[in-house]
Parts: sequence; C-alpha cells; structure tokens
Amino acid sequence: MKNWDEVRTAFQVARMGTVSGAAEVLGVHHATVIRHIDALEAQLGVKLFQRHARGYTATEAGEDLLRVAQATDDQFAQLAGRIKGRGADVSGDLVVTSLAALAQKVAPLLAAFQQQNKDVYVRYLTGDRLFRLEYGEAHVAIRAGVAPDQPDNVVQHLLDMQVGAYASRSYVAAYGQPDGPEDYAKHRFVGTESRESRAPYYVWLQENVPPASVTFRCTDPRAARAAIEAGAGIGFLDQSYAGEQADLVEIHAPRPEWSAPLWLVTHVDLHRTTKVQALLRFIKEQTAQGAL
Amino acid sequence: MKNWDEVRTAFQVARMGTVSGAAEVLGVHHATVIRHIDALEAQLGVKLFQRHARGYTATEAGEDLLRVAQATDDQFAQLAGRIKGRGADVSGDLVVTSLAALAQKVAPLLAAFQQQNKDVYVRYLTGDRLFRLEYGEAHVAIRAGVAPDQPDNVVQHLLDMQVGAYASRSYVAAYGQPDGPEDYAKHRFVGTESRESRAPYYVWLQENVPPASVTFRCTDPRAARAAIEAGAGIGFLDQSYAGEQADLVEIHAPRPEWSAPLWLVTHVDLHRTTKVQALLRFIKEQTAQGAL
DNA sequence: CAGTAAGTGTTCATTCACGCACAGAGGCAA
DNA sequence: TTGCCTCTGTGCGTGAATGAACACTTACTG
Repeated sequence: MKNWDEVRTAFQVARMGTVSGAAEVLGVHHATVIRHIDALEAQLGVKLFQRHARGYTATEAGEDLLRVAQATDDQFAQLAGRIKGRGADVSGDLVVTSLAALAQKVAPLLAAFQQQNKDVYVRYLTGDRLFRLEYGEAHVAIRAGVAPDQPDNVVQHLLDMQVGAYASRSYVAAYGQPDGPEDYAKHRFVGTESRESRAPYYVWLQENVPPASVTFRCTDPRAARAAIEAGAGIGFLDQSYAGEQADLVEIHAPRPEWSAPLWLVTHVDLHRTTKVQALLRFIKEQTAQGAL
Repeated sequence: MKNWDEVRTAFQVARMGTVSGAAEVLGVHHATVIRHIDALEAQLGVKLFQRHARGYTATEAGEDLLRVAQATDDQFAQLAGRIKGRGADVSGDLVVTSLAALAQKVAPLLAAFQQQNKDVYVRYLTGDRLFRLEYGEAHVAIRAGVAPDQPDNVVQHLLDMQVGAYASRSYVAAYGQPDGPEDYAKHRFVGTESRESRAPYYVWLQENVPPASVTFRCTDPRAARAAIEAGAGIGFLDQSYAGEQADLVEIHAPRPEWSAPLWLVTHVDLHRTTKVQALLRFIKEQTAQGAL
C-alpha cells in the first residue's frame, strides 16, 4: 500500500460508483482515475471493482477499502480543521525560555497571560543551557545582551534594563560609599569570571576599577546577586529589582552606557502564529506599563 | 487535505526526523520530500516542521499529523493484508444465481458446499429478472440455453440436461399416448409463448406438432411444469426431475437433439479468485457424480 | 426505433513533478 | 582551527503521469 493517492482515487470511485464522477470530485481527468485503479489492483493482485458500461461497482475488497478510506478521509478532514484552526486560536502548549535571572519578572507575566488565555498550557524553561528556538525547544525566548543574529530568528527589542551599582547595607556599614572613581581602589567589587564578557557594565568595570578591587567573580548572575546581597562588594543589578530590596543601597544610579538590552526572540516559522503574536503583544503591553 | 501522498511524506519526515531519512524510506529523492512538505504547509497555512541543519522537528501541528498519519498507515497495512489474503481463502459472501427452475437441484448443492466451507455465507438468488454478473450482482451464475456471449463472462459448459416429453397420469388416462407423429394432431401440448424460443425442444415442437395442438403456452418454465403436472398436455421436462415424479408418464425418452446445455458463468474479474474456483470445482465434481 | 446522454477505455501530445548535481550550513573529531 | 560528514535547499533537464480527443457501449426517452 505504497501510494496513498491511488487509495484516495479508489475511495472516490467506490463512493461515486462511476469513474467519471470520481474524476470530477477529484478534479482530474477520468483517464487518470482509470490508471490509478488499474495500478492499485495490479499492486494488490485483486480486483477492487467490476467494470461495466454504467460504472464501477465495488467488490468485497473494494467495499473494504471504501470503509477504511472513508475513515481516513474523515480523520484527515478533522486533522486539517485542527491544524488550520490552531493557527487562529490561542491554545495548546506555549513554551517560553529566558535567562534564569529574569524568572522573577517573567513568571508573573506568563501567569497573567495564562489567566487571560485559559486554553494555553504555559511551559517556562530556564536552565543552565541555552534552549534553542531553531530546534523547536521553545516558541519564544527572552534574551539579554547583544542582539541574537541567528538567521531564522525574529528579534524584537523589548526594553533596556536600567542597571545601577548596588551594595548591601552590611557592606556600606563596613566600607562606606565611594565618593568618586578615586575611591574604587579602596572598595570591593563583584564582577564576572569571564574576561571577555560583553555586558556593558562589566566592560565599564574592567576599564574603571583596578582588578585588585574585584574580589569576587562568578559566572552566574544569580550568584552575583546573592554575593552582593551577602555583602561581598559593589555589583551591578537591575534597578527595578534592586529598588525593591530594602537591604540594598544604590551606589551609582543607572547610567545609559550600562543599560542592557532585552530581546524578544521567536523562530521565524512560529512568529506569525496568532498564539505567539498574542504573547508577544501581551509582553510588550505589560512592559510598557512597567511590569519589567 | 487534497493530496494524501503529501501527508504520507510528511508522516515519514515526522517519524524519521530528517528529510533525507524520509526520502530513503519513501524511495524518492530528498528534493521531492522538501517540495511535498512545502506544498502541504502552504496548503494548510501552518508550519508543520521547524527546519534546521540537523533535520526537521515537528511542531504541534506536525505531531498531530504524525499521530493521525500513523493510524492511517496502520489501517492501510491491515487493509492491504486483508485484501491480499482475501484472494487466498474461501470466506465471505458467495452469491450464486440461476433460473428458478434449477433451484431444487442447486440449493442442496450449495448447502453441501457451505458445509464444507464454514466461512462462506451463501446467497442464492433466483428471481424473475436475470441477475447480472457484470454489475456485481453475483459471483457465479448457472445459465441454460445458448452459451452466453457477454465479453466479460467466463463460460464453462456444465452438462447437457436430458429433456424428455412427459405428461401427467391424468392426461394419459384421458388422451392416451401418441404412437407416432401422426397422432400429434389428436393430442395437446404445452409449449412456449415466445415464438422465437431458442430451446431445441421447442424448435422441435414448432416443426413437428401442428400449432393447433399446442393448447397451452406460457413463458415461465415453472408454469409449464405446473401445467404439465395438472394434465394440460404433453410437455418437456428435465429427465432427472420428471423421473422422480410418480405422477408423470414418459411420452418420449430424452433425445440428443432436445438436450439443453447448462453453463457455469462467472465474471472475468472474479473467475480467478480461489473462492469462486472452489465453488466451480465443487459443482463440477458433484455434477460428474450425478447430483444434477 | 432513432436519438441522446452518460460512461468506459485507448491513443497521443504535453506538462508537471521528479531525480540529478551542486552549493551552503552546521556539527563533530582530530 | 581544519577537514570531513551529514543534512538542507535550489536550478535544470528529463520522463512519467496527466489531460485532451475520439471510439465504443449501454441505458433511457419521446
């Protein structure tokens, strides 16, 4: 049963009872229908129809085929309906990934989106490794830093995270606050382990603070945050987060050159779907209202 | 969902995960697979797969299609197995038709065949109208008279019915028996209504008996038999039937020129099937043993 | 009974889908 | 990094599947 189109042709012949009728339904020439039937019968080694001048009547084998193909036709029709409809409504899985550092902001946002769209099942992936859109691992990613340049990704600028320098109250109690760059040598800073970090505030750190003063380095932003809060030194944090923490003191207010862009990234194949569009619109609306 | 072959292609891609793998399974070039997928997605307006250098991964729509097409593939495989196997075993409906006049002989034969082949459902059609093989109304027909010359029919000679002239005892009591052709004018005969009947004994009747002596004419052989048994006159009957009837007297023993051939007829499309062949063989065996 | 309409089936020209070949893009191992 | 392998993707030429036309058969109808 190698050729499904021939089965479909035979199905219509069995339904219509004539080659001509089937040809009309199928939108092909009746000669094609005859050839399909002949090929299928030759393949199976059994006559599916008895031919006569008034049309084709199905043999037992033909009626068996009719039943199976009818079920198949129904299944395919339902499938087509589901697939076409899927693009039009907001339902099914919705997989979002982002840096773990953004989880505190993103999770409530996604929860609110799910409240508005009861049919979606939100799956929010944060992990050590990068989840890749091009492998179908997620519908939408929220990325930070330099704009992703993958060819198949649709990248939209979401906002610039306002990054300031903060330290814990315990640190300030012990070391005070620097009055200016000349004091940096007497202070302790939390930096990144990777020398070639692209984050603009770490570039600034490398250029303006003596390496000897960077007494705590780590790779994970969450670790950096925990270190700052534990009094390890002065470090860089998102203003909208740090501003809410009573234990943190603002050493330097956010500067434009420190700001880190956030990107909304989707795979081009999924970007046009209404489900993804709905989420993107929702995120951008909420962001405009200061949710991030 | 117009093109079932494209669904099959998409199914294999979803199963294999790569275009190349699907192409190998399907026995086509991978370019063909790509074209099928593109066409199907364009038709549905939804991406079924996300493309990347390592292969294709199914989207939700693609996985939905995978499930449905998997079921279809299973169904078709089962169907092919049933259809191919159907030719090899003797089961299912077996439709036989004949003249009603032969029912008394044929019915026990078919009953015996059913006893030997428990899986067949015998349907024995006798009726006023001729059941037509070319319309799929019956698998096998038993026909009398001139050999059917329908092009799609396979005709086999079964036997020659030995036909004699008989009359009821009541008729003989009233009219006696003719000693020779010269007495025919004083007797009564049961003939056929249709002047151009091809039955050889009716041809003989027309040539050897004065029309005035044919006092009872009818079309149906059963009516003729009833008329003869009721004493309407001398008529022609199958020897094997008339010999068993105590009430009938043999006026003339069967003559070779009266004998009516019986034909086993099948449609060419069904003739080769083992089921039909089994019945044909059975009938011929039984006939050779004198069952008819 | 002629005429019409519908349907099958075959031959021939055409075109569309297929296979081929090559380019490009990742991934993997040395 | 470099080379190699696998897989996708695309332009091009060819052949198989398709459509058009015609012949033939059968049923229906006035």
